[in-house]
Amino acid sequence: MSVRVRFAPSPTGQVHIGNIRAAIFNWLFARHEQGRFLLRIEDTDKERSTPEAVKAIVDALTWLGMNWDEEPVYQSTQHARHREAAERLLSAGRAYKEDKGGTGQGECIVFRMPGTDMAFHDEIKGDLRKKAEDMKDFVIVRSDGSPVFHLANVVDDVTMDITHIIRGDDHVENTYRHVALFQALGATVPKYAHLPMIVNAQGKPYSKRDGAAYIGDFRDKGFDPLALFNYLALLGWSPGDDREKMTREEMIAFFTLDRIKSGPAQMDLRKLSHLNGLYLAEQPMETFSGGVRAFLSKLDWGQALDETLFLDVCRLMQSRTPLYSAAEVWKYFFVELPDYDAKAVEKQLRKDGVKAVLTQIRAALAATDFSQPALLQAMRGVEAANGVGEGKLNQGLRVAVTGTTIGAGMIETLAVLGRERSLKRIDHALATLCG
RNA sequence: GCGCCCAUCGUCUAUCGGUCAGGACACCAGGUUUUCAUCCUGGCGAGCCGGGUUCGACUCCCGGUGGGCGCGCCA
Repeated sequence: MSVRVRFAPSPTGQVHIGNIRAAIFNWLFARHEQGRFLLRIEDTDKERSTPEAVKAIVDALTWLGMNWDEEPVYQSTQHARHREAAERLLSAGRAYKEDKGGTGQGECIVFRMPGTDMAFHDEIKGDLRKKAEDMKDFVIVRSDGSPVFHLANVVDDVTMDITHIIRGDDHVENTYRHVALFQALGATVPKYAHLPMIVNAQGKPYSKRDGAAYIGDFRDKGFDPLALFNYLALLGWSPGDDREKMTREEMIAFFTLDRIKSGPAQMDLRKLSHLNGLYLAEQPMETFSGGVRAFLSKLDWGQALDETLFLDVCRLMQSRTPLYSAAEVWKYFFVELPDYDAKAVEKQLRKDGVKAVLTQIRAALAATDFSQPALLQAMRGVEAANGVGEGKLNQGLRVAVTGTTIGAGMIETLAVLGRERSLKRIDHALATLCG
């Protein structure tokens, strides 16, 4: 029988990074096995389920490039099947009615556990077992007639012919209940694979308090979906050799359940950023500039940028941009005068002698056509005249022209900035910033 | 409390009894037009502890410690 797996989120808010990772593993497994990847929306909780949340799930999967192979199943449309299953269990004596008092009122339906020790094989954790006395009967239908998660989940997996259930570690204990339910329903028990959790620095489940936790956060921060997908795939799984940056095809080719680790993994935003930078650096200019533009358009100075200048800046900065959002420091290319960093000004421009040298630089640059070779030659001339090493004068000039001590190569930056703005900024620095 | 699970550099990981325990991020040093947010080179850095099994354990077994999860008419 061919592989059929599913991603079954409940649409109650934003899509958590841990859930998306489960989706990625399911998707990768389905593609590797040439099976089917299905989507099921577990919207039985009427109070908390929203259409917006469904859209967020669909958007997240689409953004990350994960397609599903059949029409999504909405759990809320499966009530008849849930009820029917409960009735069958009742008449087979595998479930009974009881008024447990407490929250609900009236009788609910309770599933009777087998009363024997149980065991199942987990594709990641190996053989797992539990003693009969550690497993209690549990409610499958509430007194108001609505099915509880366990029943709905299992019945839907049966009707969808799911062969492998790949889900979070937090479900291992539920698995005994689910296995018992599959058996009582006369269905084939699927194979299970429980993924280790993504945790924070304290070892607790990773949450919004630990930084970006929803996939929308990553999109907003300027991450590339291919990079995020790659990074998440590496959390708990590895291809077996040293490769990390992989194409989708490589990941699919190497993905097997036995290569998934069983211990929890901690999210490392710095490593993700680095990987993201690698992806951005190799993007076609159209993709890169498009990503940056989408981000900059949210900033007050980033809306109606000169297209030629914008593309020049993109070419200059692409290789050193780890995130689209890092382009916020490009501001000095596009505004009248840069924001001058106080510490940089203090260190580079206030010192004795800077004014005189900067005046020489201004004159030398002004005499060129602002082509890179000419700019370089001009700087070399000033350096020689002052008896200082090559590049030694760059930082003062950089602060005068960009307001900061970091950026791309000085000569390239001057060329992109152009004659008019470069000279104007040097004049401004000479008049108001130098000591 | 009871049950289950997990445990290699700070972090993500490789290793499936014999390796100088490898790679990546981060960090440090040097280089790249004395910028770094790119890139290159080098460096620092790990088998939780205690017992076994074995000629030989990170790897297998037992115990401990630490951490996580579960024990709902939540999902």
